[in-house]
Amino acid sequence: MQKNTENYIDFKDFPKNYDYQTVEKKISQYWEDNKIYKFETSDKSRKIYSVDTPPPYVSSSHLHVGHVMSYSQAEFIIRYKRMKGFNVFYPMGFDDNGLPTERYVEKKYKINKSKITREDFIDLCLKETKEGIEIYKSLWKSAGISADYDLSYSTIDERCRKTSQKSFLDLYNKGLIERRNEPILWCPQCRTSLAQADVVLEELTGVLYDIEFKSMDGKSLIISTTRPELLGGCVAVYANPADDRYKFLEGRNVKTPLYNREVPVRFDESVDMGYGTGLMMVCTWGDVEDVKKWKEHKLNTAIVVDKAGRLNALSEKYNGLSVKDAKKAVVADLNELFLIKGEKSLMHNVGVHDRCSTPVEFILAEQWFIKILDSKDKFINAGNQMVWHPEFMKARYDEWINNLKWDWNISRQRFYGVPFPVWYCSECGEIITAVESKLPVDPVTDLPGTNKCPKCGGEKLKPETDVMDTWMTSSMTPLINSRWAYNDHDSKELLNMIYPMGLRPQAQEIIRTWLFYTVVKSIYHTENIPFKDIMISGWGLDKSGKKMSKSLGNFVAPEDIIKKYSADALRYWASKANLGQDLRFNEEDVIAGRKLLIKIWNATRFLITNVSAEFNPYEKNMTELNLSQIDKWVLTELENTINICENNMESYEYSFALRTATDFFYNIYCDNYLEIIKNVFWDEEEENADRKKTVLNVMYFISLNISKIFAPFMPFITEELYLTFYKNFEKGNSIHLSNWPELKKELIFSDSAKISAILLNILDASRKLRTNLNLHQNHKVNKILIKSLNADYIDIINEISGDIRSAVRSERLIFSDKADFQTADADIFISLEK
RNA sequence: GGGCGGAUAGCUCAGCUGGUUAGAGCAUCGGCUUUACAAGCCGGGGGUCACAGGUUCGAACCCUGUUCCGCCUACCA
Repeated sequence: MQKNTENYIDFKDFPKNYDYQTVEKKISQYWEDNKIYKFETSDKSRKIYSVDTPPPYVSSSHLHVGHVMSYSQAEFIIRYKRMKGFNVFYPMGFDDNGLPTERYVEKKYKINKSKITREDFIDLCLKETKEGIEIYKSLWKSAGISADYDLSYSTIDERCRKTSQKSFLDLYNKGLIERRNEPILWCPQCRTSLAQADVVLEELTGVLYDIEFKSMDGKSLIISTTRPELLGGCVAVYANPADDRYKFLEGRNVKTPLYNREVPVRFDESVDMGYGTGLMMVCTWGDVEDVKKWKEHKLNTAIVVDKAGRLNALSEKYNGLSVKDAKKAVVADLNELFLIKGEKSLMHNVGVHDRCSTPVEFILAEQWFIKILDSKDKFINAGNQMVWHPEFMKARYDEWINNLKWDWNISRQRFYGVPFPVWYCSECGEIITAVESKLPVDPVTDLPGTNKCPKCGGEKLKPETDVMDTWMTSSMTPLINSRWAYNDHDSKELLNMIYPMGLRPQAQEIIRTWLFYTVVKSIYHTENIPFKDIMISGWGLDKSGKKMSKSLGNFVAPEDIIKKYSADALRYWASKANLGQDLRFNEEDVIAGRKLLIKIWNATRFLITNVSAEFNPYEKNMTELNLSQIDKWVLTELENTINICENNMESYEYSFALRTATDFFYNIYCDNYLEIIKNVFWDEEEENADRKKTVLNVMYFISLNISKIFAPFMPFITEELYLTFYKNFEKGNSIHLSNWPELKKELIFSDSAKISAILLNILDASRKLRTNLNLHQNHKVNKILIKSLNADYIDIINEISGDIRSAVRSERLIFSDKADFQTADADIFISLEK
């Protein structure tokens, strides 16, 4: 066998300590230089495994170990697939357009969008984005994330803008996008409209006020509300049609307090007779229920809250006050007039903007909507066609769709996002869209293909200045990656190759957004599901079980952990949570990972330093070797381990796989097999040479295969061992491109369990005896005495007496009734004689 | 309000479709150092499996109810 001189080191000088800091840097560079994780576009022989990698918000927060955890978990599977022979398409994306980035920039520079020009703001965002990407890239690389970084994209780059805009045009042409003027969810803090998915319910303590309205003839009518500040926008009072108390109000008006405005009384079954007095006020608009009644019953429109979250002139003396201040003022005034008849505090759910926690309001504005309410069935059906890991996460997807109440509003009144490819005619309002071949466009600086309105011939065209919801782009990731927006031959071919994608790994909190919207887009654009398998990871929690976040101060930086304990050790921690399960961060678990690395290093070093220059692991097949029972046992256990690990990896149960492999490695291989056979290497006699050779072959076979199983989890150390040692005997430039161990049925010896149990019971008992006798485990004894009450065992013990003597470090083995120490098998007794 | 996940040793967690005496790592205690590894090895102690019922020859596991933790979801103003 030809030695690879470049990587060859004298095996006897193999380093005693594993210097992970140096090795990980070196290996990382090696992968990059040799393009180990490159997706081979032209390779038609291998099956493709494509991954729709989550693009994290580059600027929203720094990554913590929880992020590394979820990326690693997906990566375990991806690396496994690569070793199973798939041509892996694994891009790295960076999500940097939209509100998360804008919020980050606003906070960092202490500005808001009204205090800076659009151009300067976008420049700042682009600058932060660029810096963020570099930081993220270097962290992902140091964590061993095996993406093909040549396939990277950023959601503000040209391809993503083009894809988002094409998506808009396609949906517009299909009639799935509409411009509508209707009440929309609005964040007064960010001064933009929102979609339902951007609003989360927060449980807040509020006060429920009983306020006195008056009937036209002066009767007192008590209405309970949590939002007295909206009184100026009250357009109706509602009661339940079955409520006898208020039948007399039918067809009449009532007077609102403070304003003395007349509003009609209406009836609707949705009003709960038991709540408060059974009377309810409806404003335009205080909540979803108000919007619903306003729509259904065509109520008057009396908008009182402006885009900044302040009351307007309609609220008379409260004009200009913020919603919060107005509430105080209104309550004070009502109190002065003795119009508050009661108040009690209550916990209620308030919709707040998920990026800034500001309570949302309703605003009337013209916006672009993607129609989704009509197609709920299609989306549910798509969910059923995908395989969910873990399965229970699918319920969240179904629940979200079933509860959707609004079409998807994709307009945002912001700066830093993908622009709409749209202009409007100032004369007649006609909508003019961009020509597809010109995409991406910015209507603020670019002109549409025409100078005149095609409808009225008007020459004044004004650009749409809103930008798209950030999810408008993120939802395109499978189609961004497969170059759906491009019509050239290569792009079309790529689309056919990698779409639908094989895997979507992601976090649980974005099922309602990223996952759902991606399904929407894929169904609408391609009538296909976007990916086949979905992997939902849990959260990284702090030591006490709280979700890790920068604001809580319980943030553990992955860089620090990697520096201190190595990336492999951090990934080991990440492997401990099953899919979908949250995982507490314990430094002890990382330390356990480092311990495993050191053990792997030393166990392999034991093999390496005993190998001679002529060593050739493939001189004979394993089955042609003169295997002892203990060799057969360890090989059988290895094959069983390979089998279990493979099954686990196939079903995304990476955690079980690594645990199984680790158990085998520690208990079977290191603590027993190596301990039993190691004295072969202490004996320099000629007659031992054959046995030594066999043992080395077994060790090589096991070490290599277990390293391959470890490789997806601990890619650095396994690669280092591969390049410095295994590569001298194997083909291929990386363990990560080598084949996953193939199950060899001929190495499963059916009776090895029974035979080895006898040996291990004897070894176990002898270890206990040695401890009792304060005898060193390796100290050679003169003889071991064995008594067996089971006659069947005698032959077996005779057959494996060599293994037994080797295991218990005894010169001789003698059957004797004097043996009095019972083993775990009640039929076998042993004694040791010095 | 509805739903999902979890509760097992001091800590972090395994425990598959029910089957001897419930496991691992860490921690703890005792012992062992020229022969891969002291960042090691060998051995020991430690559990009313959240609680209460039920099904069964047999329950950590299945069923019913309860408590606590986390999450998703929800128009009672």
